[in-house]
Amino acid sequence: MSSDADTTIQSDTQLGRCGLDHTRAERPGRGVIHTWGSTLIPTTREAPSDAESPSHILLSRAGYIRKLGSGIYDYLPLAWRTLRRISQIVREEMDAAGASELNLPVLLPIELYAGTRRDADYGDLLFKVTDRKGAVAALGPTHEEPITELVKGSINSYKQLPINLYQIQTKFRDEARPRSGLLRCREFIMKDAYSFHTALEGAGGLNETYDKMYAAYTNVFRRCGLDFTAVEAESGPIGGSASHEFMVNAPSGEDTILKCPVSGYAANVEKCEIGDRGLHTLDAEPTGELAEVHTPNLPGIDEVGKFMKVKPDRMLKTIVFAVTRHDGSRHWAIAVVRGDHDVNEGKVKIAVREMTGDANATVSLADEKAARAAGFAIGYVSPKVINSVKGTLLIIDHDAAQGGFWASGADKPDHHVKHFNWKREVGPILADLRYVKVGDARNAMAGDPSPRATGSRLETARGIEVGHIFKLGTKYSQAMGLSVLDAHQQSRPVIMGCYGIGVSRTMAASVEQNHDADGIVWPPAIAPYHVLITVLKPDAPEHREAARTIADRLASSGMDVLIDDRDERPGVKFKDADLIGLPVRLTIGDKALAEGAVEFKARRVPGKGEIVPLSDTVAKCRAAMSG
RNA sequence: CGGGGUGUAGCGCAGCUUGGUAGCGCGUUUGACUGGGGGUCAAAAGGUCGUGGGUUCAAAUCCCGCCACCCCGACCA
Repeated sequence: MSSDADTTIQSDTQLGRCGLDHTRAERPGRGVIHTWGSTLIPTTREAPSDAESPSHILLSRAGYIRKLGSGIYDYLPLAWRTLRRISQIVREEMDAAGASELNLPVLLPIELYAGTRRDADYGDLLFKVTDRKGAVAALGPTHEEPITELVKGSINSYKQLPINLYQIQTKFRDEARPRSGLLRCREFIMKDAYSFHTALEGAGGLNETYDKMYAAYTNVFRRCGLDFTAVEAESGPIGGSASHEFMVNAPSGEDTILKCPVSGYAANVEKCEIGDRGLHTLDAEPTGELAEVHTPNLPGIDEVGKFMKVKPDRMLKTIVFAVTRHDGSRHWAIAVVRGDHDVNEGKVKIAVREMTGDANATVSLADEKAARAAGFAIGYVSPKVINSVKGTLLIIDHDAAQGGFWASGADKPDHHVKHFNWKREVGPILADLRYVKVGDARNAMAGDPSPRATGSRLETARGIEVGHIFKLGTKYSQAMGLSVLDAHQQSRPVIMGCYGIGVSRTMAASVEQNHDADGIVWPPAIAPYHVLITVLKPDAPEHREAARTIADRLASSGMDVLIDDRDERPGVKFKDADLIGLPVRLTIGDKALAEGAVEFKARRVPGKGEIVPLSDTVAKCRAAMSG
């Protein structure tokens, strides 16, 4: 099949900087017809040795991506077509939700970050370049600063709000450890949107746009054909007050999410609340004499437990945090959880803020040296230390605020104690609500009581984060001086939201979720082509002609077609067909052709294909696209 | 950033211990046979052995520095 077989002229122009924008000069509703021989699909039998995750292996083997450096990948023609499809779906849903597309620079002068201090918050994660004059610029990881700067200079009145602006472009993050191919890259494609409001509630408020974005994201991932879960999330270092993550469900996912099967509540580990765990029994009687045990050179709670013959769920884990109040004053807080549980820093922060009444208090894991100097035997701390280090707050997780046998640190190096008793060891301060609080201080786990349905238990699942929406509040507008006059001529800081979708990650996540032993299985909506026509004898005129005729009909019907016109053995073509994963394969061979038919095979259906008359193939293919 | 590991042909690997003409499989090219699930035979092209230095008559191999990449952990809008 020669290249003049392409009857459709395709003019895809990459506009803008690293943007994905493109225009298609093809007839509306008509698909394209490309031939394998005239594009670049370098499939391989073996994957590069550094590829481990399914998406990395399959996208590499199937000729979609190629690694150029650590966390940097070429997008070959098939990948680019899929990325364009995902982008187009994103674009349509964003536009439908009232957002406007623009394109901001990737190269951002570091001075932009001066007000928000995010260069420090981001730290080494921010890619930096130095120009010939020695000026430093960041390669944009997200665009809160430049978009705020833009809006600040162009919007002055509440009448111009709300507005929601988005872009689709290449982003940069200097990841400490890029991994899993496209799932964690240093250079990746992302859609980021930012909305601006004068109010939280009501028409035109942030909440309204946030809900629209939630709906738009749901549409995007549903249209992409992905099985996903929207979970409640912590907003992280980006700041803000509320957020949801959209997770593609896949067992190979890096993130753990928790779901309540009864109420539908879903959240990530950092955020997930835990239901009622019953009354605490801090005043229970001792189980025995306090006994000190010498426990040298035991690095973790598991090792200590083994050595003392105590199970982790009977040990108290005490973690020291440094607290800085809004007025700059500093003190300590310790969080106590059961040995088999993990402390949740976000929950500790919430508890500290409640106890101090300081909504701006910051809480971070204590610096070891400073904590030791203050009197904490790091690694061997017990709750009773609050009596010796004055002013220390004590947050006890519900599951640790119980009577019975406990082992704990002994507040001196290399020693633990058995028969720790809350009332006896900590004393009267336990009842002082200014210093002691019993609450939720740990990560949720499978089997924990649901916070939304009595009697229901949380379940865990793995996911890949592909979308994240935040309520930012006024963090950036205040830091950068973005305000507008309201109807009463009062200057008001603008309230912001931001909304991201990892476009290249979505492609990889789809492969993680949709593949089998033979290769990729694309959802039709984001497959690079809809139909692969495998021509068994490309030299035979009648085979070529049949392929051409069917391809034309499919294209007229709006489907994109790839014709495998290579002079390869059938086995090679079938293997490659499975590998690249197009939803439908039509095989042109002698047997079927003699009956005026072709062989139809849906990629997702195992087994042999079926013989379909030429006249029915278009309808058959169309049906497969919606399945 | 801590720990471990790897750099030899487009891809996957051997050779290094014990220094002496750089090899294998896949892929690629040519020809013949073949033709419905990665074919057979024959011939061929393709590598400054990551890089800089050192030891040596001689270094892919031994020594030192550097760089790149991977894995585990820390970290992760």
